[in-house]
Amino acid sequence: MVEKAASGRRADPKKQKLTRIQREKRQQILRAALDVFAVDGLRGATLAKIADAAGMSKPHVVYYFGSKDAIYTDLLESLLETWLSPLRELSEEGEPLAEILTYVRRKLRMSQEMPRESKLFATEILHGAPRTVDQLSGALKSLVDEKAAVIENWSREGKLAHVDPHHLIFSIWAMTQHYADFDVQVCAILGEPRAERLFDEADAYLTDFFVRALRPTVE
Amino acid sequence: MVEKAASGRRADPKKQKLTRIQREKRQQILRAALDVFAVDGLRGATLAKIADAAGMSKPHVVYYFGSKDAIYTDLLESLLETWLSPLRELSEEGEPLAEILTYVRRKLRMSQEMPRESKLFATEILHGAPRTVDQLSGALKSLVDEKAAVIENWSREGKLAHVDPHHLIFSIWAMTQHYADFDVQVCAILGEPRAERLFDEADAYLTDFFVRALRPTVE
DNA sequence: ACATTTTTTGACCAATTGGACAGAAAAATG
DNA sequence: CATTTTTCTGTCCAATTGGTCAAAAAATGT
Repeated sequence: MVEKAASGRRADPKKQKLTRIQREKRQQILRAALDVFAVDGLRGATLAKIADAAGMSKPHVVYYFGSKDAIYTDLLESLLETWLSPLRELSEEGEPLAEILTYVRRKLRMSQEMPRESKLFATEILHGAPRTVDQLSGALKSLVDEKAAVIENWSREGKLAHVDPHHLIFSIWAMTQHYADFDVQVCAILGEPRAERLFDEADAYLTDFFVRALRPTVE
Repeated sequence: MVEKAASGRRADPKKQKLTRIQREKRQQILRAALDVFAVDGLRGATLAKIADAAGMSKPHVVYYFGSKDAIYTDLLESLLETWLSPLRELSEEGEPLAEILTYVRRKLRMSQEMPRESKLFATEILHGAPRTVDQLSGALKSLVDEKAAVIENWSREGKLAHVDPHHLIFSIWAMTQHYADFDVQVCAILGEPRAERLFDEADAYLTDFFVRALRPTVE
């Protein structure tokens, strides 16, 4: 009687084996879920809303993901990679200041083009990152440490002002993501006309700002 | 039959008239609620949790505030004032760079000492600030515009580097609040030993950083 | 001491919601 | 076609939870 966790009862992956239709549906759900989660948060979002946004029934969503939490987690995991890619591209080979400015600009663009993702991530961290802590102190820390070392070298060689590289990276994250995460506030303060050029203004400002802060002091 | 909104049925204020015990109880609830909201968010927090944290029964907190939402709103409103006070103290009279550095430091301290408040506020804005938009584009905008004008003047007089004052203020907010709001991430990356000195490091870094970025360029 | 108002709670309720289930529809398989 | 597997949905359920209510307990006023 206790027919159990049969393989047929759910379209869960575990391993790669996903048919085309499965991949599509999952994608469809994730897209819809991102919309909902970004606005309402994990707790505020409901399966019904997600199902509705994805244009399918509630049990259908459960069929593909098993639970609301699973969708959220999935979304978050696939996000982290994208989120870090700009930093990954920071290259030791390039011209120091230019490399950093490029990084800033890439990060800003990402905020501009993926505000929902940014908010999702921010909310998660803000609430203690229960499902992400491991990755933060694992993969993320490694990457940051590595790039921090590069920046540190540049500083030492006098190609860049002396700044704590870790905190520099925090600054870049803080300032760029601020425009996506707190857009409501920023727009409220800048007012209508300026709010439209928001990201152009931000770009100009940040470039200028970081140049000033990082250009090595002439001796 | 329709006996209604009798005055005796709730300890709501409307106007100042609050007895000592009422003020105390409300305060007690607000303190507990801040703990809960900061961790779980509005949606995730439950009346039961709040009541429990405040050491009283659920109907009791409803008696004093009427609804969960009311507590949240109250908390948020009383917060905004505190939150802006550092900016308010930025004085046209003082020495420009020093004034700004003081502001940065005050803001950072606030993040350090009131991380729950910071997170509460951040979460609210992040989710569209439904109950705060008016204040943002009203009182907040006015204050920011006023101080931005002061900074603008300093720049024009050559006492400060040329930067967009609004964006400068955003930077300060972003960087200082980052340490409170995303502390989990920051600590995960810095690792144990450094995480303890977090705010000292941040202070040193930010001071240095803003000096570099804002010191007027010698001609 | 008594009446009245305020404070406090246990018991209860209705709405929401995550998700289980059984079975229909559709696809794949033989 | 028959059968088996996968996809999909209507229906239902149990748990959670915001909030009500009636009445007890304190406090306050006279």
